[in-house]
Amino acid sequence: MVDGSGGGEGLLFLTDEQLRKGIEAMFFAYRGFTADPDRILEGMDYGRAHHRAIHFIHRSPGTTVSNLLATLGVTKQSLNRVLRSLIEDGLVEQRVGRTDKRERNLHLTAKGAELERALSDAQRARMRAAYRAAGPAAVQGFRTVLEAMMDPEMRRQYQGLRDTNA
Amino acid sequence: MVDGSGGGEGLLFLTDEQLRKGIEAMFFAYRGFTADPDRILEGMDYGRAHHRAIHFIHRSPGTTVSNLLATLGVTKQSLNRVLRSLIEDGLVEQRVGRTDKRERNLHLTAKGAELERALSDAQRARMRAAYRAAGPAAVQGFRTVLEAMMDPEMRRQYQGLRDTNA
DNA sequence: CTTGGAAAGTCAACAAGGCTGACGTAAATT
DNA sequence: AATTTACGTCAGCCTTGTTGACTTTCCAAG
Repeated sequence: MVDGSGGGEGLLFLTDEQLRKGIEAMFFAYRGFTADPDRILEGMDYGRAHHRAIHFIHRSPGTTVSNLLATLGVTKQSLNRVLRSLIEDGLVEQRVGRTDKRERNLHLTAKGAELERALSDAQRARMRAAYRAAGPAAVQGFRTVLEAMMDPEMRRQYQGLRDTNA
Repeated sequence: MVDGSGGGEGLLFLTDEQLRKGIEAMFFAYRGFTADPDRILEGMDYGRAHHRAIHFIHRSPGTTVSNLLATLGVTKQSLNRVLRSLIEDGLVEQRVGRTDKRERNLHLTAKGAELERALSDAQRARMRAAYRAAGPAAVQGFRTVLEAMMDPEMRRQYQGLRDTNA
């Protein structure tokens, strides 16, 4: 008994060693996860922050700046720097809110959608390969554990798309 | 058939929508994954880079600077900045290699081990909660998918601890 | 024994992308 | 009319990554 949990046989997957493996798996896998988009972005004037903004605007067209702020978990100033360049370069369009004119509804332009597609194609290709190699049962478990690992607020962001006020 | 794969019934988990969910799960879960250690580090003079160094020195006591460089995937200059502060503050100790005197074997001091424990306790607690909530089968799948997602070189880092030349 | 290369350390300069604090404006709400 | 909300922006700071250049120490091969 290396593990101090003292639990029954079914708890062997909760040993410190198993947990350490899980932690390192997250670390190394996240590197792979971001590698392909990063490769596309490098050279262009953009980085991972731009990718994230583009991703979530694509996911929730018409979302507001506040919504995006909550989803990304960064400050207004930080997001603004990124958003400004995307708007200047004609990848993102902002439209004055129709019900609340203080809001800015964000949309990808054709050009923005094109970059989004390139980025997500690359990222999905890796994801698809991993899913295919692991099989449907593993994928189910993968999603279950990741969801359990999120902060409750993030879990809500993940589950519901309640910011589609396009 | 929303999915264009045209495959059999067993491939429904490979739809773009499923893949998008997986991508966002990674994004949100990684935030949770780093949140607790980040909270401990903030206020101290250290950041996530210090955490990573401490983690891998703990995992492979006596590892060399080159090994650490390969594991972390950063430049020598970047690691050195981090390592220097950890050594100055007495968290990490470097011993001249006994077989190859050019090498520096890295070890945590008692003080370093103490911080390591605080950080990994926090991170493991979240991991343990997620594992427990998801169950052993899900954990198995989680690890399988993450491993499939890594770059081959990182997978080797993950699987073998071949740098324990303490 | 000399010499080439490897391991490590360091200086300088720069960039991305976080952060705080302070302020301004327009529009909604009270 | 006053307050609050949504957004934008200026200025400055920090961490952590990058390149490039150079040094010291040491191993190993000629």
